[in-house]
Amino acid sequence: MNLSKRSEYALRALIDLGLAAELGRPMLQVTELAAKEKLPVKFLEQILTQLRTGGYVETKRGKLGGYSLAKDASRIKLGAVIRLLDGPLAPIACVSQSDYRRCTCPDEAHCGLRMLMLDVRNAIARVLDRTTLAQIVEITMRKMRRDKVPVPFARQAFGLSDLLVLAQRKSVP
Amino acid sequence: MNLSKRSEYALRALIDLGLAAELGRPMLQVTELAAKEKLPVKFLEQILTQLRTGGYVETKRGKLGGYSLAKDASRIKLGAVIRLLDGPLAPIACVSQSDYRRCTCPDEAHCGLRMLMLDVRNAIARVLDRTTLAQIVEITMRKMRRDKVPVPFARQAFGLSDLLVLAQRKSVP
DNA sequence: GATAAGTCTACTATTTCACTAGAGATGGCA
DNA sequence: TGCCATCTCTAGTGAAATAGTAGACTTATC
Repeated sequence: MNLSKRSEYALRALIDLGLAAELGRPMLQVTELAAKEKLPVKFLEQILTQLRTGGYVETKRGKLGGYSLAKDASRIKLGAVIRLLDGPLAPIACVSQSDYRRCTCPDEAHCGLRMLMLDVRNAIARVLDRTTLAQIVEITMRKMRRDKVPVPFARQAFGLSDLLVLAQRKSVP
Repeated sequence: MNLSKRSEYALRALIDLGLAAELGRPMLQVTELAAKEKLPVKFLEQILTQLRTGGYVETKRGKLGGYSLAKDASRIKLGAVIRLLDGPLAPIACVSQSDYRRCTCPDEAHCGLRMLMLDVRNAIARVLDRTTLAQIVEITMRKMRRDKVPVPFARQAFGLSDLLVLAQRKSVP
């Protein structure tokens, strides 16, 4: 019932991206993400590229480039992200909704294992297909603020450029 | 989020053993189990040995030997079986109840990924730690009878020895 | 055009998985 | 007692997945 490192890192990166976006820093570089989460840079790059092809992040190349969320965090379902990277959520293929495969048992309709695993699959999917990146980001920020923990990617001081960014964000919600 | 073949075969074998016991055949041989589920015999043997050391099945060696459930099916929790064979149910180690390990994130209390995966772990455990082998066996049998599907391990005809077995089972419930 | 970013493709070490093989122990029965 | 069917223990193995590394290439900014 393992989540791969691939998916784990992908989710961490997305959460960071969401957090940063909330705090007025919509774009982050791989090196920043890798440093924050202590992940191998090149591996994370691969994962981010995969997230791009999946439509979850956008990239800007060249100097001042980086990664940002390609769509609103409230429209990113975590289950879909895991499916993209790890394949089906289902513990066995014969109860997968997204990638069903027949198993070896002679009679699926009367297979006890299948009934059980269908319950498990549904339990997993109920969590992962309902919670959005936005929810995770919001809960994380709330907890950090409540516990007075320094929020990552937040700028210490505000300069003119920050104010301009904030103004823009407000005018285009 | 995969269930290993090991666990899959273990659960199939336990379900068969439970089914057979319900039908008055408390003991089955590896070859029978392997034939019914079309599993490799030697691999299944290893798994059954593991189930024995875990206290789920009992064995009898020699001629007329075989495997039987070591305790009442209603006392066998499927989650515990999977933990024995595959390790923790949790998708990542830092949310495991049975085998917790710290992960790389600097602050677990404010880790969004962890909150999410804790929900997933709990969803999985809620299913697997609550349902017993007896429940699966019962549902399977009910469905088979309802749909008039021949129940496995049921004897075609009754002879004297069968009646004696049934009589014994009734007198010692 | 130098530099700093992401992109693409290939490679690789390690581990896990799903078995296979075979000698050994044990129990029932003739 | 000896035979044979059964479980047991230990070792080995091929394939696949996992978790990266490496490096040449493209693109954008200054």
